[in-house]
Amino acid sequence: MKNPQATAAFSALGHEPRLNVFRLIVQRANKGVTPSEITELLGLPAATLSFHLKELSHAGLIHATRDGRQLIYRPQFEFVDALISFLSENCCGGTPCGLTATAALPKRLK
Amino acid sequence: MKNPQATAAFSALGHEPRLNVFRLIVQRANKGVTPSEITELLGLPAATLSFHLKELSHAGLIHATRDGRQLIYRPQFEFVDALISFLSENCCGGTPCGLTATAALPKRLK
DNA sequence: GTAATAATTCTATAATATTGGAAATGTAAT
DNA sequence: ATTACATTTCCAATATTATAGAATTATTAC
Repeated sequence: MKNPQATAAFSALGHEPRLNVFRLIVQRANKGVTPSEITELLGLPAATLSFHLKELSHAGLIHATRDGRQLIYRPQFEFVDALISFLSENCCGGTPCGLTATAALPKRLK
Repeated sequence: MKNPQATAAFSALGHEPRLNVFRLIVQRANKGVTPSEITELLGLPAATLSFHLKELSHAGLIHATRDGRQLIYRPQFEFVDALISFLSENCCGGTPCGLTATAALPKRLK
């Protein structure tokens, strides 16, 4: 993960309605969730929601598949994991310091 | 962690120079790092750097202690951990799905 | 092929954040 | 107390991002 990529992702998450959208998508990762459902649940105007979904998609945090005339959004977990790791990369100069998140992470989060 | 708090933190990280500042602080978490050093290393004007440090502090991501006339910045790891957890909270509706980051996290990251 | 539904793109406006020079504050040394 | 140094605050110009109505595209049903 490079800085500009991470920046875009954090920036996408750094907005209240959009973070709500993302978390909803994470929480319904199994079935996936459509824009109509999100509109219903969060009450955002369609155009506004679409704008935010595009932001999250472009950042790499979610992706959509089409089912008929609906789009189904799901999280892009590999990317989210990479993003989290990026944050604590080289923490404490690599020296174990009891605070190195990466040291404690299981393989799928490294 | 509540949504507005998380939003503020992600927003703080969603900016290239500021993310660089934060990562530098994480990497030097042991000794801590002063604004002068950051200026030296990243080449930001003092006023600009100060603005970004304030953003990161207000968001709860870092904190400073004073040593003589220098300030020493360090990460606020407990907060960072909480922030990371927040992202995947209630992932997949709580159902184990092989993608639930929280399920795999060690206690200090829960 | 016409109508209906789902979602997106277009667009202008409004709101918010970033930048950095100059001035101010806090701390320490002489 | 005067000087020097570290950092912050002030401020106004600039740049970036969000909002949502209207128009458009994509897909399906009749």
